[in-house]
Amino acid sequence: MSRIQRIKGFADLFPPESTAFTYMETVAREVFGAYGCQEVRIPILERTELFARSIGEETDVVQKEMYTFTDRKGRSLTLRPEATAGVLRAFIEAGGHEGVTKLFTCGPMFRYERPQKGRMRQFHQLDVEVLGAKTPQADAEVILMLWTFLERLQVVDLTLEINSLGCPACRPAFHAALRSFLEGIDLASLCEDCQRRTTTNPLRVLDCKVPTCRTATVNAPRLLDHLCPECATHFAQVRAILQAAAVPATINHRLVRGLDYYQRTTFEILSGAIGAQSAVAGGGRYDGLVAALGGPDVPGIGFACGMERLALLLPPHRPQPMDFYLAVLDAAALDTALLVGQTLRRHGFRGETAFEAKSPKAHLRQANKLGVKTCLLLGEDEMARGVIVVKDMATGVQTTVAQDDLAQALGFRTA
RNA sequence: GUGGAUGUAGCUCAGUUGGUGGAGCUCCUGGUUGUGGCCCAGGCGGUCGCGCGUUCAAGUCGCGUCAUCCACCCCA
Repeated sequence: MSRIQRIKGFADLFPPESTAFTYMETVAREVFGAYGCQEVRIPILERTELFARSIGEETDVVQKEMYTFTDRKGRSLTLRPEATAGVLRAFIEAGGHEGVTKLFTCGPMFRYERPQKGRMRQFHQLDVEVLGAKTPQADAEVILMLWTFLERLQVVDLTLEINSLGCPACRPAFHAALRSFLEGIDLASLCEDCQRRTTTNPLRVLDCKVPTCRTATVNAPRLLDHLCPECATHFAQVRAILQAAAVPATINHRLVRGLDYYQRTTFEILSGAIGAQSAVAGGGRYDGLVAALGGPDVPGIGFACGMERLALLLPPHRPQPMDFYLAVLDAAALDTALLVGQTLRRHGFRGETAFEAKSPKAHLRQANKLGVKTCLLLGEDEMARGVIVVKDMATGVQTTVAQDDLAQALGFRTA
């Protein structure tokens, strides 16, 4: 029969990768929980319009990267390409919008792109959204939360870049300044994409990595020079808090990010050690987005962290060996072995019992491979006497104990 | 969507100017009658990604195709 293989860009995770994912989620719950985040679990399928309206019709994500299809009733549905839109939709639907709400979620996201290192079509994000807080302290806390999480995972050599995109009050003026600057330069000095962007989305010209575009725009106006007084103060306060908390943030004037909903503070965490897809986490403030999705006019700020990329940076995690392996030397002992294993696990031991009778040599090789502390041997002799052989794999010392006393005997060994 | 590289045993990879496919690791058995690691011996295991072509002969050359990886792009 022909084999059915997994589809492009979708990964099967086995240990140690799957273990790493569980570990990241555990630490995330601990750290984000310590800041008051509540975990939410939301659908991975939403109405397409949710993403079109939040992420932006003109973005690459919406235009060419979404898994969109019509269901049996002809509705357009989309596998979520990011988490924020769904979390906000859930927040709005749940009601109770007073005060500050801090939400955490994690799970798979889907984007139809060519896979490469650190980029899958199904990938996973850890996501935090803080709704109802507009002060710079909220921005700073969100960034600190993320930074603390990464420190806790012992991930090293990360850089934090921040910028401010301004707000609806001051961004038009910047746009105008940028537009007139772009009109003043030679179009031919820009790449094809940027030539188009000068009219469709001038901001993204700043974000282009093509060297010629970089040199052509060295003297482009800077967002930070065009902030309104409120935005400038807000940004200055965020920076001051980060500095006081000893979090090294560098300003990247070209950090504009690819989702339309961001305003004011934006940030990215980068690593030079994971290939071209260097952004490990990213986020920013999105005041106005909740209202744009039909909810109350509450401000928001959040971030997403890519788990595949983070996993590439995690220090190796060696699995904890089991406590015992129960070797069965005689087929007549298989049932007893299984029940002995059950008893041991009730006493808190971790281990496996053999499903087939084999030679002591074969079993001990297995026990050795598993790296267990203790190998138990059960054969014809032991069955007849109601005992079991306990072998310490490190010392090679063997003792014989009554089956009924086994848990207690092992307790002393592992104490 | 574009470009480059790579597809040979379960895994990592050799395979010379075309001439009946190898190594290491893994796995199994044995080296003690019921005792592991190290070592030794033997064994299991391959449609050489797939198809077409060139040739007396293709893992090796050509074309096509599929898959994977990396990069562009985009972003977490």
